[in-house]
Amino acid sequence: MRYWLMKSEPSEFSIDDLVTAPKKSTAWIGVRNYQARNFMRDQMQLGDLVLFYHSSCEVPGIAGIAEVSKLAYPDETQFDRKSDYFDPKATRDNPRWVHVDVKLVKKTRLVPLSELRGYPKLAKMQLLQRGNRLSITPVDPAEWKFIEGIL
DNA sequence: GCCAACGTTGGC
DNA sequence: GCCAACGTTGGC
Repeated sequence: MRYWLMKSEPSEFSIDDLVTAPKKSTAWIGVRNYQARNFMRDQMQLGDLVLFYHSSCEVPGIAGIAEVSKLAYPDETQFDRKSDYFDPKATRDNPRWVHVDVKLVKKTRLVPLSELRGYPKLAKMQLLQRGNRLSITPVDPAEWKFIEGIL
């Protein structure tokens, strides 16, 4: 059982979209970064908990909690020529991109990035490290516990 | 819109 | 395998 943080641009898919989604679940399609893919493919287990993070928006920050509801499987958009996520090097026999599904646990208050930066206990959080761009990062259990406490 | 930081690509 | 050029991310 692990903890994760997953970024989404709310203009693409927000916590409210997850709240209103069928079965309150969504396929986490569109990841095109190997490290992030490998986390999903190799490490995510059913029931792993996820901080749902809003990025590239007015107030970036944690917006809710979700859980992994389906193990990694091929991302259909890599085969779709019309998709922004199309990858000409991917084949059905040898898919390059996979993703998990996540399901809402709860929407929380929006915890801004600026607030997170103020907590010494989170100083080592991967999200807060300089230059971090990775859209999926592991969250330390102690960090998770602390964040739960401030929601 | 700017730009720092990072990842990927491709020539050699 | 190196590394310059380029593209992307994401906070501000």
